[in-house]
Amino acid sequence: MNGNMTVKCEPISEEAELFNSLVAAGDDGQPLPQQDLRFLCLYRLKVTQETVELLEAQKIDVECLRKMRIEDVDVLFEGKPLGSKILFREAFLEWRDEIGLPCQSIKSIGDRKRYSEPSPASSSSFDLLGGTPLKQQLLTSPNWDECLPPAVQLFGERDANGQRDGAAPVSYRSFQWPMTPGTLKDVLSSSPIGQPILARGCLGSLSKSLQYQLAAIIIDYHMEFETKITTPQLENYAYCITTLFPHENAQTYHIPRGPNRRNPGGSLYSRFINQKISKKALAIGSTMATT
DNA sequence: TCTGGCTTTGTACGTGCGTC
DNA sequence: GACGCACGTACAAAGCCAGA
Repeated sequence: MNGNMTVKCEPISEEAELFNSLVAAGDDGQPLPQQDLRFLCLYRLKVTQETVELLEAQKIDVECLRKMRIEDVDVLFEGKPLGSKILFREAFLEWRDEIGLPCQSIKSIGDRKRYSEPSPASSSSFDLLGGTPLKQQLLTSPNWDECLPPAVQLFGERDANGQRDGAAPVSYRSFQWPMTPGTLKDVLSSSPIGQPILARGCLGSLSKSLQYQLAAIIIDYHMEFETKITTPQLENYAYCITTLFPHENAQTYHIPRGPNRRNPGGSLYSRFINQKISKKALAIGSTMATT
């Protein structure tokens, strides 16, 4: 997800010990908030003293860092050297992933909110179970395994409790790679967007909008691990989908190249291309904003 | 040279929002 | 409520480029 540039910020053992001893050094046995921030920044994120001072000047403590959005990083480093910003951003994103609070942009939260809170006009895909609102059914009977093919039930590698809180953003990095039908099931059940897809997929073919959302989730998952996508990977995703959802047609998601088709087709490849374009535009935008 | 992946470009469609 | 506009997304195709 962070491209090829990975900032390794795991403390070596001596530093980890120092970190632990310093954190435990408060007068009342509890670390002071400002100390927390300094220790986190210097020994965990390994950013510069100037960056720590920048954070302190903005009254940002550890709690703020836990809630910080990626847009806030841009604001924080406005007018500052780009290098410090890059180092902080990469270490910050990695830290947030590790503590289970992956950093999101306000925009992406807005997008997901739009998906998970459909307007009445667009609620057709959420009201497919005999007139009962699907969202309500999800709350009352979320036992996906009961309606999945037996072969898929065997794949349950992960206890999904704790990933179904609905509000917490999903870090796909914690899932198995490469994807299997079981992984796909876990990914979907851990996501408020994926749960309606699982529920609907049990009963029959997915609506157009749910198919698009399914493709979006899979591509998000893919792009957390790799920036490129290959034909075998696309075929694997289509296989996972059709294994998990027997009512689905693989051609909806992946159409291989052929004599009459120069490029792959289907919603997966399409979504991948559009996501790459979006990310590129976002990168160009943030670069221009810092210059 | 061929193949596969990526970029760019264009079209179509759906949705949200403001205006009348 | 109808309409127009802006925007996002899906999809297809041409062309470019790197590696085998």
